[in-house]
Amino acid sequence: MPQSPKLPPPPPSAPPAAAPHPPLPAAATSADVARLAGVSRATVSYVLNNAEAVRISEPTRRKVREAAEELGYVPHAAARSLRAGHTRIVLLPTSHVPAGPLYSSFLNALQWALRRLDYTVVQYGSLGLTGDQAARAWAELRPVAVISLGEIVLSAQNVETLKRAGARAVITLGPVGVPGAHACVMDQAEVGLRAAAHLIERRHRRIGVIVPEEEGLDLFSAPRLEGARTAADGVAVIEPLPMAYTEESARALAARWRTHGPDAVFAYNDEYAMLLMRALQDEGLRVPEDVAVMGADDLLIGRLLRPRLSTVRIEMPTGDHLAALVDRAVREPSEPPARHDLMSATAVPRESTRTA
Amino acid sequence: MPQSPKLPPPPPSAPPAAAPHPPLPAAATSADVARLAGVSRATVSYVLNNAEAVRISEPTRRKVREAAEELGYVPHAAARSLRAGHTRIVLLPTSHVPAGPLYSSFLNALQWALRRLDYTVVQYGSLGLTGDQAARAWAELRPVAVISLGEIVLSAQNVETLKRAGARAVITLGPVGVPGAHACVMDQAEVGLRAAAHLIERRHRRIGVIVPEEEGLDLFSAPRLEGARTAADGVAVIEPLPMAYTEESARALAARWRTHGPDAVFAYNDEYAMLLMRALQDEGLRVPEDVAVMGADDLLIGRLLRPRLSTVRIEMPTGDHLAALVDRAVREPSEPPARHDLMSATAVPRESTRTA
DNA sequence: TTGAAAGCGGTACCAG
DNA sequence: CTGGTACCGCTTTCAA
Repeated sequence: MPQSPKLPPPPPSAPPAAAPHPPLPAAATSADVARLAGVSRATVSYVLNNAEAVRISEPTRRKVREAAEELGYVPHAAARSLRAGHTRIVLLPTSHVPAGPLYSSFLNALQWALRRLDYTVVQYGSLGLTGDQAARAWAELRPVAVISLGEIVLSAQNVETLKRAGARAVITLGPVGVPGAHACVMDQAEVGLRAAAHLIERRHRRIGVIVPEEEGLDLFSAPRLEGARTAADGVAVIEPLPMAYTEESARALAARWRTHGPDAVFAYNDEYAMLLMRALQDEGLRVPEDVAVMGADDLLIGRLLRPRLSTVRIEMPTGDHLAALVDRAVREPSEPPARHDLMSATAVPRESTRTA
Repeated sequence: MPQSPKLPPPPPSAPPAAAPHPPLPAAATSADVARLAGVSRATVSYVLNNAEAVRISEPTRRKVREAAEELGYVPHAAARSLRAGHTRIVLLPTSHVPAGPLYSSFLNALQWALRRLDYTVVQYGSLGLTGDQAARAWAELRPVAVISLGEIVLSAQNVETLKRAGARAVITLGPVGVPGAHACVMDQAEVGLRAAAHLIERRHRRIGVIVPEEEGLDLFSAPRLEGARTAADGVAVIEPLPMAYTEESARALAARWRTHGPDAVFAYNDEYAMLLMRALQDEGLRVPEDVAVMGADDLLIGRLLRPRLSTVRIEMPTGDHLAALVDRAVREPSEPPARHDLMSATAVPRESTRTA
C-alpha cells in the first residue's frame, strides 16, 4: 500500500517506469464484471459478498459469478478497506528476529493461527526506527492490531497514535508493559531466575552468566541476567561474562577460566552452553565437577551432549493462544488492556550440573 | 486491508463491534489538517509530499507542518495506493517457514534490505492453499512483487493473475521455475550431489540419505535426495532413510544399522547428523570407521562435535542481493524473466568422513 | 501560489 | 429484486 513513505530517510528507489512491452490487460474491476454480466456494480458487490440483507435471484447470481470468473476478477483490498474504514491487518514488527528455534516456531504458529482467524499478518521490518517513527509508519497501514515483540519501546503516546489510527489492540510481548497496551508478558527474567536458583541450590556461590555479544539479543539476555541477580540476592555473586557465538570467543573465555572462572555458569541458552562447554572441556576442565554448566530452551542438542546439559525449559504460549487473545481484544475493545503472564520456566536438571 | 476475504472457508470471526468506551477522536485526515492550517487539501498534499512540481511559500509550509504535527496526522496508506494505482508491497508467502538458521537469517536479511529500498514486506501465511486460491488471495493486496519460496506451486495462469493485478515481478526461489516468472533457483539438489560425491570419492558404495519426516521439509529434502541419486548414478546405491527429529526415531534407526545399515550416510543437515551420530555412537558404532556421517549447512555445532562433522557448506545469496534483484525487476519489467542460479554448495571434509 | 474537483475501486443506503 | 449514487482519504490535473 504505501508507495513512498516520507518517514525515515532511506535511499528510495526511483518511481517505477510505466509498463512497457506486453501491455497486459489491466485488472478487472467490479464495474467490468457488472458490464459483462449486464447488471449494476451494486449487484456485483451483493452477489460476490453473499450479502444477507438483500435477495438476488439465482439466475442473476450465476451471471455475475460467471462474469467474474471469466474476467479473473479479484477484489481490490485497499479499496475495500478504505470504504470499510478498517482493515484486518495484524502488524507484526520485526527488527532482528531472534534466531532461536523456539521463538521462530512460536511466530510461525502465531501467524498461522491469525490467518485462520481471517487476519492478514503484515510483518514490518522496523530496524533502527525510534518509537515515534515506528508508530507512525505502522499507523499508515491502519492495522486492527499490533503485536510488538518489544524490540521497539513504545510510549503511551505511541500507543495512542496507533489506537487513533484504528488499532483496537496493541499488544506487547516484551518484558515491560506499556500504558494503554495489552501486555502479554513473556518475562525472560524468570528464565535467569530459575537457572540461578538451580545452581545456588547446588551450593554454587560464584555464578557466571553469559551475555551474548550478538546484537538484538539484549532484550532477552538483559532480563535473564537480571533474573539471575534476583535469585542470587546476597547469597551468591553473579558475574556477567560477555561472549560471542564463535569458537574463538568461547576459547578465549575458557582459557581464562582456571584463574578467574566461577564454578558455575548459566550460558544464556543451550547453544551458547554447548559452545562454552566444548571450550571448557578442551581446556581440560571437567563438567560438572570443575564447572557446572546450565543452558536454557531445552533444545534437543542438550540431551545429545555428554554430559547431558541441564537446562531451563520454557513454556511458551501457543500461537493459537495468543491469536485468540488478539481476536478477543479486537472484538471487545471495551475490556481494559489487561496484563497476561504467558511464560513459565522450570529448571531441568541433567548431568552438567551436580545433583542437589 | 482485507477485511473479509471470501477465499477459503476459514472460521471467520464476527465483525468487530463498534468502538465503545473512550471514543477516541478519529484519526485526522488531510482535510482536517487543511482546515486547521487554513489551506486546501491539495496544498497539504503538496507540502507533506515535498512535491517538486509546485512551489509553496515557506510560511504556508510551516503552517501545514504544524497543523499536521498537532493533529498527529498519519496518511492513510490504502487511500494513497488506491489513488496511485500501485503499491510498494512485496508479498512473501509463508506456509511452513523452514526452520534452518541459515534460511531464517537469509529471510531476515531480505526483509531488511527490501525495507531499505522502501518496500513493505507482507508476509502472508498461505498454508493449505492451492495455487489458484493463493494467487487470488495474494492478488487482492495488489503487491508490486511476489517472492514465492516455492512451497506453493504456481501455474503460468497464476502468474498471469498476479501480473494483471499489478505485480511487476513474480520471483520463485524454489527448485523449479515457473513460466512467466523470474526464477531465482536455489537448487537444493546441488547439496545432495556434493555430499554424495564426497562420500563416493571416499569409496563408499552404499549411501544412506536421511529424509526428515517433518512436514514442510520435502521441498528441501526431496531435491537433496535426488541430487545424491544423480551423483551415485550407477556407481553407488542410494538408500532413503526416513527419520524424525527425535531421539527415539534416531535410536530406532541406529538399532537396525548393524544388520541393514549402509556404510555412509548423508544426514540431510547438521542437526539431523548430530542426532543420528549420537545414536550411532550409543549403539557402539564408530564414526567414521564403521559409518561415515555427512551433514549440511555448516553450522557451528558441527565443529563442536567429536568427531568433527563433515558437511556441505551452502552459499546463499545475500538478502541484499535478492532485494536488489527484486528492485530491478520492478523497475524494468521489460526485461524478460530471467533465471538466476544463486546457490552454490561445496563439501567441507572434516573428521566424520574418512580422508580421501 | 493556491483552490476546486475528478476520480482510484468498493460498499451500502435509498428509490424504484 | 435491482440500479443509481454518495461516500472512504488521497493525489493531481486544471484554473484562477
